[in-house]
Amino acid sequence: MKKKVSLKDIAAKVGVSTALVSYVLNNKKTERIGKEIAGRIKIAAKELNYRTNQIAKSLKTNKTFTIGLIVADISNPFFSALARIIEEEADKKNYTVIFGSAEEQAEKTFKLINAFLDRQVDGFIIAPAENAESNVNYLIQHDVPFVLIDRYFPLIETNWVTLDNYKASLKAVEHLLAGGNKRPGMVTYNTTLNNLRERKTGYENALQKNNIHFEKNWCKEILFDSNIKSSVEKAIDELLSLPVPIDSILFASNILAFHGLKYIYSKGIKIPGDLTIITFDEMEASDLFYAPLTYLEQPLLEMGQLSTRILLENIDMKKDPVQIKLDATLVVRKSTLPVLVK
Amino acid sequence: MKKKVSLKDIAAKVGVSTALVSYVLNNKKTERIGKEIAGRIKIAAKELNYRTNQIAKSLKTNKTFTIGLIVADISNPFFSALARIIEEEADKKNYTVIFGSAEEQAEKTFKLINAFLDRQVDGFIIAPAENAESNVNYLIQHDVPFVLIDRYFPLIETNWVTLDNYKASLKAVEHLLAGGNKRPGMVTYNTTLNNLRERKTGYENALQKNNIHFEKNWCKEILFDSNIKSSVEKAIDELLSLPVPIDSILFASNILAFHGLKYIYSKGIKIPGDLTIITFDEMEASDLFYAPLTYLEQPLLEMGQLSTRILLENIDMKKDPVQIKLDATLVVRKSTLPVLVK
DNA sequence: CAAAGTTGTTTAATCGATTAAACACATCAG
DNA sequence: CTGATGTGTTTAATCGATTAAACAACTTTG
Repeated sequence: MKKKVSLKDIAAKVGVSTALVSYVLNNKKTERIGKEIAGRIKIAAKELNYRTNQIAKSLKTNKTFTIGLIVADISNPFFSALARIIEEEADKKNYTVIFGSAEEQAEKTFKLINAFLDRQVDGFIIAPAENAESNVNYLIQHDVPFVLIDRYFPLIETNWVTLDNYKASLKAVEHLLAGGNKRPGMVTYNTTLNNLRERKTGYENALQKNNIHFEKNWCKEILFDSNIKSSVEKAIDELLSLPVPIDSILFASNILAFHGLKYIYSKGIKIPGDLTIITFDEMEASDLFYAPLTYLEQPLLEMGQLSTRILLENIDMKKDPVQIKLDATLVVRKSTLPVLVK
Repeated sequence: MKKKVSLKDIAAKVGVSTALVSYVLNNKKTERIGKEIAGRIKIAAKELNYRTNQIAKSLKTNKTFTIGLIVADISNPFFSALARIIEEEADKKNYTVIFGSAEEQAEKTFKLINAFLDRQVDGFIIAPAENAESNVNYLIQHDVPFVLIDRYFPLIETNWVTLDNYKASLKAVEHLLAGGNKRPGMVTYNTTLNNLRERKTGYENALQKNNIHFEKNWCKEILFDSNIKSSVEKAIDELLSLPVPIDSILFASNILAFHGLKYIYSKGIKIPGDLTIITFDEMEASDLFYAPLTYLEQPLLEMGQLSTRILLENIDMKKDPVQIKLDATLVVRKSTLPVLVK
């Protein structure tokens, strides 16, 4: 790679010290610096095509203008959409984003955190994996600015931005009930991640509130690392073969809904005629389906922008932890349209 | 942020010079260094939880172990899947990836290139936008290692990894013809990007080869920055209202196919009964559709890994340009099943 | 036993910036 | 005329590593 132009080169060309060049190019001490020479320095810098070496600057200033983004999987549409928003928002403030996929593993998260810290990132945005409490505490102990996104740990007091999953689930189930459904089931993941736990709690409380006797086997939990497809199929089979089968399903994620729908469709079951469906996360895919799905839309833009802004503010100056729950939007489409005869 | 432990701290604790600490921790000059003291240094480093400051190291060694990834839009599934693969592959060699979305604009690409160069990235992987030749030449002039991915410029001799789009299109059209179709149409973008031009050329040549008279209005080009949805709908309308309408369509991308399918379905046209469909890029979404789409699958893993490896090799030592065209896999599914009565 | 070679460690320059402090010179007030 | 003030610029330390070269203390060797 070609050797780059440094302050020294400009200084030599103009015949001044590097200090002066630095002051001029950074617009510091402007009141003291000679106008004529400042002009010559600026011209020389342009002529030589000077660009400041951020590495050198970072070493001296102890600031890299870089943030680390750690998500489970950057190729997951939910996270890649967030990544784009975060990068855009960071870019506005001249920050750069480095990223890594933690694959839902606390250990990999730890590895990434350290690799990024070695690179002196100014802070982190993290979608923490299950059991990643220790990672979060590690950051707190080292006084590193960070914001959790999508998920958080109730017992750890820190910044986070997440969906109000409880409320969203409640809203979804009440929508199902309002549509005349009497026995809503749920398909979710078996995990301690609080965002998913809250989706389940929301579901249960909605039933309670509406005086519907909750049957434990109305709610199926899929193991995270199982074969999702076959687990979902099994779950659906079970839900539909209950003595009194459920009449509607809330899916806790688009991936679950995807496999579920595929299977339901393959069995010739009609939506919303035979079964009413609602899911978390947008599912554009379902638009091709004969029944576009009603879904809980996450405010990704807000989520990404807020978390970035909170992080950057904390980088500038330590603040009290901010905790934000955003509301999902219920987008009603064909899959939950009340059917006249039921 | 807490002050970090430096070589100096270890040196002070053990009572030696920082040079010695550096040698020990980097396993250099091992033959000269006292075993006992080396042990004490290692222990002290562990006790103090030392981690090397990559910024300082980079300044001295002129190497950041960072690569810049510039794509049109990181939230586009094609690119986010690539991003994940690239990050994984880079991580294996201890490289970190910083990324930016250029939004198909050469100007934004230039901005990102410079921002990343300021950060002293060791090299780039870029999916160049239309008219980004100047950016590519800029990199060549500055002798910066880089690899183009997905797209390239025929007149610029440099590293690239892309799909063999010509061959893929050819394969697709011949598959259509083999299935008994007589008048294949195409929906693509109006762009000078060579990957899409080649898809069109492949389509045209396939027709020529098979002695099918090619009608200009069998191929519809959608403007990049138009309202994709309505443009696609208009294109489909035109293709189907020709004096002798086309009997099959090759879509040049999943986005085009998505909008196309939606519209075709809304008009009650049966696939593959009334119309045969094939598309570039996987379209998992279509699995929910009554006719899973036949598609040309891009070897993303190979593409991402190869481009990363080529880049890293070039970073280590300048090599002659490598140019790779990978084959697409034709995944035959329901949308192109020959229909008996036609 | 002196010169040469080994071994173990330190010195000091360097990467490319930033920035407090020093310096040289001009101007002004008393 | 002199000390104080102001103006324009340079000096030099610093950030945290790396690394060639120097050095000191031993050990060989002829």
